[in-house]
Amino acid sequence: MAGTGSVQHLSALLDLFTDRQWIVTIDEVMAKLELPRSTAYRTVGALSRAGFLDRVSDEGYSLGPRILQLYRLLQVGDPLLQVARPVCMALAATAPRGSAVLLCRSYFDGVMCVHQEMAPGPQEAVSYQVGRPMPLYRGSSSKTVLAALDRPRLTKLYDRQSDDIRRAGFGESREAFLANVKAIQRAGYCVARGEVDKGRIGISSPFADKGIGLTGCISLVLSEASSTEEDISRAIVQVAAAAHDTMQRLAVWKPATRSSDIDSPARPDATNRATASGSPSRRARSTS
Amino acid sequence: MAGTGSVQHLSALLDLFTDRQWIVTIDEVMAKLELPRSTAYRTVGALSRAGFLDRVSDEGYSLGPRILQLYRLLQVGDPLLQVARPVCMALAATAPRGSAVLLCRSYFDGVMCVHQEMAPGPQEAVSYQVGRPMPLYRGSSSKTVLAALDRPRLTKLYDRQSDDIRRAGFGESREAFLANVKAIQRAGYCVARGEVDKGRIGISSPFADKGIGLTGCISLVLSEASSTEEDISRAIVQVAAAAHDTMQRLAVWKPATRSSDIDSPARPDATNRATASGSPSRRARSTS
DNA sequence: TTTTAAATCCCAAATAATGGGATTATAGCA
DNA sequence: TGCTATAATCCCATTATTTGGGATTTAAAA
Repeated sequence: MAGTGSVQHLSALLDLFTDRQWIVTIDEVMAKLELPRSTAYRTVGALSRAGFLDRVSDEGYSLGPRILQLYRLLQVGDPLLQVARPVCMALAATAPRGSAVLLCRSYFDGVMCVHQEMAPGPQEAVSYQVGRPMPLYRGSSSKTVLAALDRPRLTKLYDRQSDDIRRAGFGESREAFLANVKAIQRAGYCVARGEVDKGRIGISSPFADKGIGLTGCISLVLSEASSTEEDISRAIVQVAAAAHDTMQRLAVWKPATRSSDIDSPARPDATNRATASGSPSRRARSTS
Repeated sequence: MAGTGSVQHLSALLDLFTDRQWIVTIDEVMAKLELPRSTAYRTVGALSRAGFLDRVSDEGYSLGPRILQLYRLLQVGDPLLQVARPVCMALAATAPRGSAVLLCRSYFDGVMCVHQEMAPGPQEAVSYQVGRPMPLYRGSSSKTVLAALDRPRLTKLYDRQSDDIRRAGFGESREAFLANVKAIQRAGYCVARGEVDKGRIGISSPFADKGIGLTGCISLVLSEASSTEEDISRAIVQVAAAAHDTMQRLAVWKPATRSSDIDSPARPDATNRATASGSPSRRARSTS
């Protein structure tokens, strides 16, 4: 009914949210996106009505419920997650105490962890978190996924990011870079010590599915202090088996087998949302 | 650089994804949004470049990595989650085996679970899932949150959804509705049996924070078969205590105390993304 | 009540999205 | 290798939409 704004604004606005900033004010939107006040209000209002933003009383806007909703749809729909979750759980069950199992996949020029399973025992945080974009050439997960990309992508990637790759010590020249990649491809796994978190070892093995055009890996993150070389050798075998298992399950995955939702609960439609308090409330207290 | 599309399209397009449909084709976009082919391609392309959609080889598009990324930002940023997660964990630790702890909050005309913590023991799925929009008047969580809303919102809500409310048996008239609400307000908790999942009991207690304008509840979901009345009584006390605890912690929450992220990993910017394979690849195989 | 600042509303000007069709790229096939 | 069918992209005049400056309304504080 009402006018809205462009996807560019949407994207730029959501980019304002970072690890450090979880709340965004109208003034920040105006400043960062170089928008006049009225447009800023309108854009923010449209995004609120669509559920991407949520008003935090006087202070500004935070990310909204729509994010959670879409996240759930991704979780229940993505065949990779459907297929690989049980594999990860099984791996976590037999993994050393305190370790973590990661399911990662490539996205654009990066890798992202899409699922994490903690082994029993005291848990230490892994900074390779679900939803956190990571570069393609640091950490065992990244390197493994990188090595699974096809040749044209690799050369393109090197051209684009040669500086960063050099700085990360993953190849001084294109040849060195491709050699490193090839080594991982040959081995079928990758072990990295302390590249992401100090004192932790990452062990990864790749999988790929041409059917849904997907490249990823399964990783096990161990504590460096409490792991013997034997632990690591055993872990490599387990991780490789898990990745292999995942690939096979993906290949035979039937989209028909979908979880029927018991009965579809209320999904407030656009009309309802518009009438609700989606638009900014009056009067923000100026704390200054 | 390139043209994009409107937020309405974005929202409408993302609405095509449901529990049953996790993949969307260009033809569906054309049909459902009544868009010509060129515009459909452009919109989908823009959303892919922004990371909201992800191409699934020949088959179409699925939800993209941006969703996961935003989900994470919501998780690490939201003070409610920061504050209530440990409370939920503590509650789950002492809760009966197989039960689940839910953290819910109100959004528009619905309630949404924003966090779930499983008690140890064999776990049965709860259909009150994280990110799933639920109506405001079915289940203990919903009713509890509903009861915590202010009067004007309640009357507005009834006007808008009186039919649904009647059908759910939560009030034949406005007076009956308000009486039901008041009863929950007085008690300070709500118990519901089998309203969401057959054979399960929900026990909820509300919290609110005027500071960030937030209304929600903490719930415990028990199995009806293995719970005595005494279990339930004890659970009510525990849940109420947890909710109270949450409210107090929220009140003293200092936004200054933020988790400093170790070192910001690569976040592919718009330019990089545009050069990557964000745009649709050629030739989708027609299975027909 | 008055004051102050935020949020919304309004509308002409300007910009950016639109969409029909032509064009190019792709995969399958002979 | 060339040919065909179809998907994906490109082009550009038309048109509908956003835009933004300022006036107006609303709400909280003084």
